Amino acid sequence: MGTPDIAAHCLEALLACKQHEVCAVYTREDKPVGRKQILTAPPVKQVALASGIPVCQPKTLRTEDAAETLRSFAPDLVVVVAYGRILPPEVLSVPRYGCINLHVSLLPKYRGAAPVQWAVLNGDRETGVTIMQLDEGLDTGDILAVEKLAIGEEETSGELFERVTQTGAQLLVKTVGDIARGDVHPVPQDDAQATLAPPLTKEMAHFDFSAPASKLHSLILGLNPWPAAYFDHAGKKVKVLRARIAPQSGAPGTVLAAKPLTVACGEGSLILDEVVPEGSRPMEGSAWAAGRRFRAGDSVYG
RNA sequence: CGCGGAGUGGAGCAGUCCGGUAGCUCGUCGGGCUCAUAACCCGAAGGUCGUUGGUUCAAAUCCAGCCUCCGCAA
Repeated sequence: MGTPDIAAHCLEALLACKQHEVCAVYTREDKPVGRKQILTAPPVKQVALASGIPVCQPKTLRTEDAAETLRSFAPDLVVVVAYGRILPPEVLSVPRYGCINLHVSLLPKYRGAAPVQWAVLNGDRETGVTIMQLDEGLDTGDILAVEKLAIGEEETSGELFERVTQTGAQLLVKTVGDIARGDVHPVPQDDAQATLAPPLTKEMAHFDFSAPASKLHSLILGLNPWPAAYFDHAGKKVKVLRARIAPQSGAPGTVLAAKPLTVACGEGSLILDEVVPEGSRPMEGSAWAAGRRFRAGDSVYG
């Protein structure tokens, strides 16, 4: 059971190892995507269809019908990766080995929808992937396997997500094999150490330069690629996709240099490497500065 | 037919309303200055103005269609 790219990769990995039979794939309903609102199948469904695996897209799992359908597949194990729903007890109890879940954080840290992004937002140097036994809570089940990953200084959420996807898929395949051999040792989570990683919102993405450069740096990397941190310039948004911390300082919001585009923050300054002005495409910060004819001392706000 | 912005030398923009010899910031190349430089000074190259058609003596500019990119909303 799963929906986005990471789930598709896990499904592919499970199929590729040829050790297990995938009897069915559950995913969310197709939904309109993009500017044209084209009805699009979730990535997992596309992989499943290509492999001739039955696909179920129930509106909810909290009905007797849904549980009955699942029972009809007689699964030994249910693997959940970013399905986007909490499974009810009637479902959890169906498979002999229960349900397991891949979560892309070092549980019990960052339970919830956006663990990778929050690790980057908080400037963490380390994250990881966890395989756990699902229970009725939100990412609260016993831990079956863990693998750690270092977070790069300039790594964005999007980049980290790709690495975590690879690592997670591998660990998942290994763990499923371990379960089949009865070689797993569940470890309860320490709830006292738990933190939450709620979904990101667009409201989080707006910033000005009054905060310390290090904070803004983490914000920019953490919100890339979505929703992308932005500031206001002459009544329009300017997204910042990538920035580095620089030592110079000045009044927050002041352009300290045009190439590379360096802007003073509350503490220190930021070099804006890649920006997206509203209505335009991604470009180098210095290119945007060239078009706006910024000179040292100008305000970035317009 | 959801709302809106944009396509102009290599990059980013101005010019379009009020048609009349292609402009700005940056980059590139050459030269100069300097112990030196990503700094500064001088000079040069580089553009069928997205595309098709229409109006006109004359279109980047006005009109119609088409292509592409992007922001918002979902």
